[in-house]
Amino acid sequence: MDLQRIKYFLALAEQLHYWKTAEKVNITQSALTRQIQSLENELGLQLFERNKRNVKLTPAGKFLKEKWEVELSELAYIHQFAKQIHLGERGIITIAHPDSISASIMPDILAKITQAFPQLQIKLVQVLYENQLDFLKNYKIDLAITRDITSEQGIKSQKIYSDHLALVVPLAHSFKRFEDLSTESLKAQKFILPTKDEGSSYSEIIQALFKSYDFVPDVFLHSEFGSTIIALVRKGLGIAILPDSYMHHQSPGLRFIPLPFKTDILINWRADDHNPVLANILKLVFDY
Amino acid sequence: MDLQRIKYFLALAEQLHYWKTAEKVNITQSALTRQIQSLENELGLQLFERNKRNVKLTPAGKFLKEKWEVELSELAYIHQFAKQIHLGERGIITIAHPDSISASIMPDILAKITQAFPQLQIKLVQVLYENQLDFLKNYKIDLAITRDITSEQGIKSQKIYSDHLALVVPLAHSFKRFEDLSTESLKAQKFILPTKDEGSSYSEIIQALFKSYDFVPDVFLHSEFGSTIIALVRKGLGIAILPDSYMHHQSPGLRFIPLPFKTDILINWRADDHNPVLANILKLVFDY
DNA sequence: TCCATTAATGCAAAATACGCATTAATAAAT
DNA sequence: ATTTATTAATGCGTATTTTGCATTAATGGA
Repeated sequence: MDLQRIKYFLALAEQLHYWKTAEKVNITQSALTRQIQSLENELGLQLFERNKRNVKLTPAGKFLKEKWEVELSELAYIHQFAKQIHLGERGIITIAHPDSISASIMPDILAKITQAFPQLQIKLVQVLYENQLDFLKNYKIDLAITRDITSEQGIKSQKIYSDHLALVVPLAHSFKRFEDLSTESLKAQKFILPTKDEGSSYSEIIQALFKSYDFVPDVFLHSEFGSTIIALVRKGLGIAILPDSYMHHQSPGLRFIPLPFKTDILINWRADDHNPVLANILKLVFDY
Repeated sequence: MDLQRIKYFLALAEQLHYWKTAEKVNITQSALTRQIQSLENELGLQLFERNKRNVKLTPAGKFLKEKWEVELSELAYIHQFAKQIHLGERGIITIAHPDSISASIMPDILAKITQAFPQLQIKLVQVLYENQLDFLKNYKIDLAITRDITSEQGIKSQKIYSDHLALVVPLAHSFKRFEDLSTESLKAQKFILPTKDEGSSYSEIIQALFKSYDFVPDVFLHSEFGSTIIALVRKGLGIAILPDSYMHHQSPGLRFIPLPFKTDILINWRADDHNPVLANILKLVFDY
């Protein structure tokens, strides 16, 4: 059944006049007549009662007019919706990101996305470092924002930001400025560090930092969660090294001493992901 | 847009394989390819991601598959429903009938209708005698069951039943049998009669009855409502003449004395009413 | 009775859909 | 690396469907 026929029917059901209706829908009266006839044949029921002079809806026709009107609007709405999905203006995208940037660049990125595509649904999830790529490959997430460079096949990456590492100490601590740091004074500190992940580029940078001062740190606790680390430092249990993105979190009682080491933030996605939503988001984020 | 195309799409979205799908829907693979292509063109979006080896739904395609499946079932249901209306198995019909038969033939008729067409909705209304034909002509009711013969143009009638008139008296009344009636004894009675409607065939029969006894009755009250009349008779305010259909009402304390006068019950409908529901009901009622 | 209006129909042209055969691309097998 | 099997796309001629034009038939109103 052709929807065009239903549209013709609805027009005629409104006008109840073949000539006027035919003109309105831009076909000839004979074409309209035959469209209605074949629609009636196809349905196996009569839509109009008509003599050579008058046109009137049958009860079944009246019923179909009401129902089909609703149905056509619904189909139009579905089409509209699908088009938005096609253009990447609508849909769901799941993003994993490290806690560290949840108060720095994430709000900016999210603001940009929701402004450009207000219909988009974004799902933010926290995923352990080690699971990120697996989740990405297994379609559990669509985007992973990481501090690690990956060379995994089928995953594409792009650097979108980089921030400095910072030494995080309580306000009362003797370290006030970068110049206060020395191999001797550092040796005396207890450190709280991110989970040591072999081969993780983020860990490597921290290791490089310690190597530059030529000492092995006294690490008494590892945690993957920055907010946990910060709480521990505030309690005076030790000092930490974190990306200075954490400065954007509200963290009274702490001092961030910037260090001359940078850590990159990368965005990762499936190379074969053709979801238009993804393309739009990537475009936005690259411009960032 | 042709619904057949959507059906092809849904089949392909299920199988994700052109050859198998083409076979399943009984067209060749080339035809299927082109149907999908033209559907995509028409919609202005891509439904499948495909290379020469694999077929996969795009996000928009996945969305449309889900939605269109629902929509097609809905359309099929609507078609089904419309067909029932066409066959007169479904719909609403409004019937006006006199109070007198609400306990006699109406229950039989209604039982017959609902048994034959369980999907049918019947609306029973009480309409004043004088308004019945107007309501019928103005599409406020579809069927009028009356005791009056009408010669109105555009209205068709058919006699479906006839019942006797009966004299209605309190049990204690001196009239016990038809033989107790005489001109003398009748003259002494106070009568409660239906509203005298000039030209009404029902009234005429009652007038004929009185004429046969050659006297003019002492009528102290007219009412159009049989149940009112019965209540008044029971209270001893007078005696009445009613169709013996009222015997079927539960009316303790009353005696019905059948009279040798008959009153017809007719069913009336618009001559130009082609509602299939009506045709079905008429067929049933005529067989009654 | 005649006239104006209006839906249906015959026919040819245009548009569309279809099937057959072939092509091009790609994954799996050797 | 090469071959083979599989599979979606495409060119082309044919069949089907739809359309417009002109005409017809029916009907209500003057």
